[in-house]
Amino acid sequence: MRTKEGNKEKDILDAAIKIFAKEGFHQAKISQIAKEANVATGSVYLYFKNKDSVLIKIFEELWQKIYQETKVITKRTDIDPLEKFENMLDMVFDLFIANPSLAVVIASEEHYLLRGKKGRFANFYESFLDLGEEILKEGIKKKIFNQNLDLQIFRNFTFGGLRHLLHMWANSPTDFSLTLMRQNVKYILKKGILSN
Amino acid sequence: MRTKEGNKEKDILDAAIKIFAKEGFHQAKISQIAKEANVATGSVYLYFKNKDSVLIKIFEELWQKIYQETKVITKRTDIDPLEKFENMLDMVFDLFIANPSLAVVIASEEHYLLRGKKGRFANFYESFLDLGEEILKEGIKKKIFNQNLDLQIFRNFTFGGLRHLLHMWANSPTDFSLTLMRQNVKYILKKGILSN
DNA sequence: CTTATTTTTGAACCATCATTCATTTATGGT
DNA sequence: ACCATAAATGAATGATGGTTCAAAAATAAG
Repeated sequence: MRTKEGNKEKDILDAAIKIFAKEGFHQAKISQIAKEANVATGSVYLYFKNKDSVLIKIFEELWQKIYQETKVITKRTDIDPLEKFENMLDMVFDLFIANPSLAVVIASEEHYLLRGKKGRFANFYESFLDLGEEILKEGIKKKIFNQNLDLQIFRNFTFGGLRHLLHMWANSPTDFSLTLMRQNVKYILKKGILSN
Repeated sequence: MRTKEGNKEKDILDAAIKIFAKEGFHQAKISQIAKEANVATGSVYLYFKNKDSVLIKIFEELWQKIYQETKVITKRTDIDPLEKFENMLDMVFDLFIANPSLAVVIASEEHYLLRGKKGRFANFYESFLDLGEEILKEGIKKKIFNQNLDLQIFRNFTFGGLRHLLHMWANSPTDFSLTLMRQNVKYILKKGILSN
């Protein structure tokens, strides 16, 4: 018998994030990822069905994490909807700050994944969006947020804006101060959703 | 001698926009585009150097158009910066509304093009962003817009948000009323940038 | 140490298109 | 009509890179 050494699946995923970020999914080569992960090309196929499913796994793990953390925030009763909303933004920011390459991959390849309905990942993603919507609804109910806000539109606009900013930042961290970015986004959005 | 009949270059570009939107750039096949354009596969290479340059041409033409229209708006002296800003938003909205497939292509493939610096298209794109920035600067100077606004951040956030919304809309026009979308975006942004 | 079993390897395979080019077709001038 | 030239064709070519798999290596059990 022989047992698996180390955590090759994680090594491959980490390498894939790095390479996908640098080359883009379609330009990235499996052999390149394998090299970065210090495994043989064929080994990738011991852990993943094919190239697509490597990307899908990256998305799944991220959105699951975001979803779970958002769930905790949503349930809190000690803070108001605005604070929940800010916490959520902070959480997402922090996550991508901790892993810029991941930010690039998510920002760049989401379209491809959503297009092909390859997205079992879509479960957590949709759930996360729903939680965000819940927070906004609560705020509207409590008259903290603007009554005319269309939730679908707001959430999509915000999401797209954030994604693009993170992508810019991840590609040239020096051009943007993330702190300033966070401040500005919060400011723009708050002034846009507050009723007074 | 023989002269070119019709406008095959335009036929190919239109077909490409349609196919790129439906399949995504990397999945789209030249033969498929040729078929859609009613030309032979090889004919595509009479008008374009390669697959990439078809995509680049699509971007070039769009951003040139947007840039030129923005330039007209910028120069006007009869309206204030806020109105200029709104006009600019309207213009971009109108353009994509008139051609949803184009919206999808732009939204989906921009990352790919920007990554590879394949972007001679970037000239008009950058110029457009600069014009937008000019409008904002003017508004800040005239104390119509918030003094603490970071232009880079604001423009990137707005751009990303709009792009994502248009992409959603282009993929399922029935889920979103564009009119409502336009209203909401203007509202969110205005409340975010107005100083009072 | 030997054997059985599982993991790992990486070179070879092969499907997929982008691209080419020899051939055909159309046009305009004479 | 005929020729010269340019435009158009689409089957053949060739490169690329995802995927496979026979062989090798590592480990545990006896």
